[in-house]
Order: sequence, then C-alpha cells, then structure tokens
Amino acid sequence: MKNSCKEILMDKGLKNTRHRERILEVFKKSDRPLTAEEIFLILKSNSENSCLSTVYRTVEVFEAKGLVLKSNSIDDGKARFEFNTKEHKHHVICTRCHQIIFINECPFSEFEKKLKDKIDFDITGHKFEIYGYCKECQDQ
Amino acid sequence: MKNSCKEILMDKGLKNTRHRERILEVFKKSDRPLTAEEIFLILKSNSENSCLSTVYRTVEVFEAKGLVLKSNSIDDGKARFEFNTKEHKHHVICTRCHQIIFINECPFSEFEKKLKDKIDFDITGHKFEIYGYCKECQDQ
DNA sequence: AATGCAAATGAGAATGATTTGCATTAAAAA
DNA sequence: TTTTTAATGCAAATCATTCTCATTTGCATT
Repeated sequence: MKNSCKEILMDKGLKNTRHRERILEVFKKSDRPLTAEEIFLILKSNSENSCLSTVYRTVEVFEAKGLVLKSNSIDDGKARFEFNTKEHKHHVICTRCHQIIFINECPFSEFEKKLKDKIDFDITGHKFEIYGYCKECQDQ
Repeated sequence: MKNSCKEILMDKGLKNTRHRERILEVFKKSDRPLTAEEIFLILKSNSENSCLSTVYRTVEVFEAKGLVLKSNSIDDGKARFEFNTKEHKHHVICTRCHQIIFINECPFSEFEKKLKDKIDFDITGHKFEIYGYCKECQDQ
C-alpha cells in the first residue's frame, strides 16, 4: 500500500520506529494542529508508552524533514504541529474558542512577486491568518 | 501637548505611573518589536529601577487596552511587543537574522469580505507575514 | 538468527520565559 | 492630608521545551 507511514519515513531517510509510525498516524488522523502534549496524551490513550521529550524530538525531526508544520499562532505559549499536506492553505482562528478553520484560497501570489523586487527580499514563504469569532462564538 | 504618554494612559483608564510612562516611551521610540527582557534592559540603561515581572505585567495591561501588539512569530521562544500604531501593516521576517521589515500595503481587504460571508466568521483582524532572506543574508 | 554500531528512546533533571504571591509603595479619591 | 486602591519589587513558582545519559531498538552485515 502506498504512502504508509513506513514508506513515508523511509522516503525521508528516517529510521522506521514504532514511535515515529504512531505519531505520524496521529497527525494523519487529526483534523487540527496539535500540541506536543496532546500528541503525548493521544499516544497514552492508545496504550503506547512514550514520553513527552520523545514527542518533542520526533516532531522536531518531522519538521526538519518537512513532514509537519509548526506554528505559534495561538498565543497560549504552546507550539502546535500539523501534518504537512503540501496544499497551500491558511488558518482562520477563532479568538474565543481557538477553533481553527482551514481555507485553501490564497490571494497573495502576485503580491509576493511585486514585493520581491521592491524590497530585495528572497521570499521563501508566507503565513496568512485571520482572527475573529466563529459561528458558534458570535452570539456569546 | 497632545498624545503624551500621560494622556494616552488616562485615555485608556490606566493609572499613570512612572513605570508605565517609561515603558510607553520605549515603545514609541522603538522601530521594531521588543521582548520583555529588551524593554527591561533599556529601562535599566536609562537608570530606571524596575524588574522583569513589572515589565511583563505592564505589557500585558497595554496589550489588553490595545496599546501594544504581541506576537510569537519569531520562533525563538520569546514573545515580542510593539506599539500599536493602528496603521495597517505587515511584517517581512528574515528567517536567518530575524530582522523585521514593515510593509504598509495590504491586498486582503476584499478577500476578507468574501470570506466573511462564505464561512460565517466574524473577522476582527488578520496577520500576514512573509518569510525569507533579507538582502544581507541572501549571499550567505 | 546473532552481532555491532549508530541512532532513538525513556526518565528525569535543567533551562529559560513568563506568572504569581505577598509585603511594600505610590497614585488617585475623599 | 488621609484613606483607599492599585502598582511595584522581589523571590519563588510554573510551564513549555530542551538536554543528559543510561538503555534499547532498527538495520546492515556476518
């Protein structure tokens, strides 16, 4: 079968360990960015014995290999990690309940090109995040 | 004189203390976002006796009143604070030297309106950040 | 299947930014 | 000026994250 966790790891030149497989599975199943601790707790609830520092090390390796994306957008002092689907997407973040909605549209490609010349900056990426209140939180 | 630190504080219903005035001055003079420690060191070098926890408490109050903006974009584990000029602006961040360049253009206002209807989200703001290498860092 | 080696892991201690509790001090109200 | 209230300084606590080191595991080779 294609794109199994095992294959993905091999592909990136990573040693295939139980731990990495499990964490990759967690990422694939999750529809939102997770904190290291959340990942740790999910593993634990699946009766995987693990520890926080290993989770941190694993997501660090995954990030270095481009498998996951890290972000600090939710300003609660915790980093969050999500599977890198390679789709270009952006986050819409509810300021109240911290729900994250994904959008795929991106209106900035031309804008970036203009900017590149204007300020002589070698652009490698961008982040666009929208803040506000989601449907549920608007009434409160 | 208008917009003195004293006036700004009164305006926000904040008690006017030496400490707050000084920190507000630091923000006004700075052309880049500062960490709490940087603010603390600037105060110290101005022979203001202060302490880190007070700086943290002060910027927290300022943030709550909309006087400063907080961000965790530079992923070095330190929050940064900048004076809220109310101008709509965005950051261009050098991934290597962490320099921050400000840009005032914003191509997203129409895009936001469309989105507002589409996903029923009450948008209060957005953040657009561009990453890459600045002129100086491109050659390295 | 056994072996060796490098890399990964677990457990807990260490680090560093940020917060908190509390006694003291300073600002605003009376 | 006195009273009331909130801000400050200091030290200790907290919390996310990183590090250390002894042990284990994956994987290539025998």
